[in-house]
Order: sequence, then C-alpha cells, then structure tokens
Amino acid sequence: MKKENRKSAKEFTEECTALLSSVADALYAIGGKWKLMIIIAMARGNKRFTELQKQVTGISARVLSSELKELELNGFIVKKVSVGYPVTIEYELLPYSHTLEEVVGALSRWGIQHRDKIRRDMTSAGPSEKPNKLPKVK
Amino acid sequence: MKKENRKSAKEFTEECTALLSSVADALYAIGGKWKLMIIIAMARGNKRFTELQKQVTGISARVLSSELKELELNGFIVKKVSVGYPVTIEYELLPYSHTLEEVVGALSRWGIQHRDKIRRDMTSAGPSEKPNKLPKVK
DNA sequence: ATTAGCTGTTACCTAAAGGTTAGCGGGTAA
DNA sequence: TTACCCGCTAACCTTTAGGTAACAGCTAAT
Repeated sequence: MKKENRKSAKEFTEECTALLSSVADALYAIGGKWKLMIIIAMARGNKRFTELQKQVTGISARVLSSELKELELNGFIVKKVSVGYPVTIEYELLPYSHTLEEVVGALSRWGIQHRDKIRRDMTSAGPSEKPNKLPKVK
Repeated sequence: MKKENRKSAKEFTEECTALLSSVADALYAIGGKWKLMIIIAMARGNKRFTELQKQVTGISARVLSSELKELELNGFIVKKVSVGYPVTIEYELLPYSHTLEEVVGALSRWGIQHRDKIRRDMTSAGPSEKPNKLPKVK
C-alpha cells in the first residue's frame, strides 16, 4: 500500500466543508420553527387554513400565512382556490414535499429518543442537580 | 373485515400530533443555525476553538463560544483543558452526538438534491422568470 | 338584522439571534 | 521588547422571527 484508503487532513477538511455546505443549504430551505411542521400537518391530510392552525399548535395566523406563502414560492405546496360556492381555499403538497420524508423520519425518531433521555436524566438526578438549562420537552 | 386497517380521522390527527411533537422536541434541541454545523465539524476531527471557527464558515467567536457552552450543557460535547504546557483546550464529542448521524445524513442528502433542483430551476427558466425569492445556494 | 366563523392582511411591537468591534490574560516566537 | 496567536468576553447594534390586535370581505346561522 502506498497511499490509498488513507485520507489526508486536507481531504478530511474538504469532505467536511462539503457536508457542512449541504446541511447549510437544507437548513436555509426548511429551517426555522414552522416549515417542517406545516408540511407534516399537510402530509396528514390537513388542507385548510384553520385546520392547519389548529393542528400546528402555537402558530399564529400571521405567521401561518407568511410561511404558506414562502412554501408556495419554493415549490413545496400549491394554493388552490375553488371557483365553486362558497369559495374554498385549500393548500396541497406538491410531490417535492415528499422528498422530505427521510428528513422528517430521522428528526422524529431522534426527537423521541431525545425526549426519553431527558426524562431519564431528570428522574435519575435528584430534583435539584445543577443549574442546567434546556429540558423543555413538552 | 370490520374496521381493522382503517384509520379514523381522529387517529390520523393523533398520529400527526405525536409526529409534530417529536419533531418539535428535536428542533428545540438541535435547531438554529449553528449547533448541527459545529457537531459535524467536530465529528470530522476539529477540536480547537480556532479550528472550529475556520471550519464553520461565518460563525463569530461570540456565537461559537456560546453555542459550545450550550452543547456542553446539553451533553453533546465536553471541554477538556490540558494541564500540560502550554495549556491547550480541546472540545470533544460525547457518544450522544453520534445519535445524530442519521439526522445529519438525511439533511445532507436532501440538501444536495435541493441544491441541484434549484440550479436546474434557475437554468431552465430564463434569466428573469418571476419575482421569486429564495435561491441562495452558495 | 345581528352575529359569528372562515381566510386571511395590515400595522405595530417585543424578544431573541446574531454580527462587529475592542480588548484582555497568557503564551510563544523574533 | 515587541509583536502576534489562542481562547475567549463585554458592549453595542442590527436583523429576523414572531406575537397581538384590529379589520375586511364573504357566508351561514339565529
């Protein structure tokens, strides 16, 4: 063997930079508190504005409205206005949203195990261990 | 068959709520612009403060410092201060960080395909299609 | 006729995240 | 001695996210 199969420090750095940039691109598109949540709610059948507001607990009308616009602009959803009577407005996922399934699955699984870990940590340590921060796992 | 294998609307809603809450928990812990980035950089061998600052492009010392503190507080990393000479400070991932690998992988793969899609969309549409927003894929 | 609900929009405001600049204490190299 | 790296920290400021509340146009119900 001469040099195959070993990565130089430079190769490591480049691989790392590439990974960082792809993750940054992903976070730019779907980062923030609400975008994934709205897509998840829509994937489970919620189509109407008020349905979404009820399902995605904590979101305000103003924020829901602006997030829906961004999601539409970015090709994740479409807004459909029926000409019938009464006029009804429905939001629908475009196929592109389904490319997020793997991400949603991974985040959900991790979130579940993380919640369990936090709960374990809280009960195993006494009521007042350290002036930590963070638990919040509703 | 009587009712097996069909989900009621209520079951759908509950499943959706559970999914939303697990994703919300995950985002609470690792959301934001920098936490995952720092963990990725550390997983590729960066241990020193300045190394991290160079690898994670765009982060400022102030923010890096505070994010490292949070990551330590939450059990993702440890700060190791050598007693030797000169005193060196190294940050290391704890095993818990590795539970994020699936999430990082999924985000990275999605980010790559998303970047490709944006580029395709930009070239297929003429130079000035719509007053869109968003591309940014550095 | 009044009221209430749906689907938003607008204006206004606060809070949190994050950037900039400066500097400090300790080391090391010229 | 001077000067520069490292690992921060403090003060300050800008930007962004997001909340509240009011309202508009429509329909359905009372």
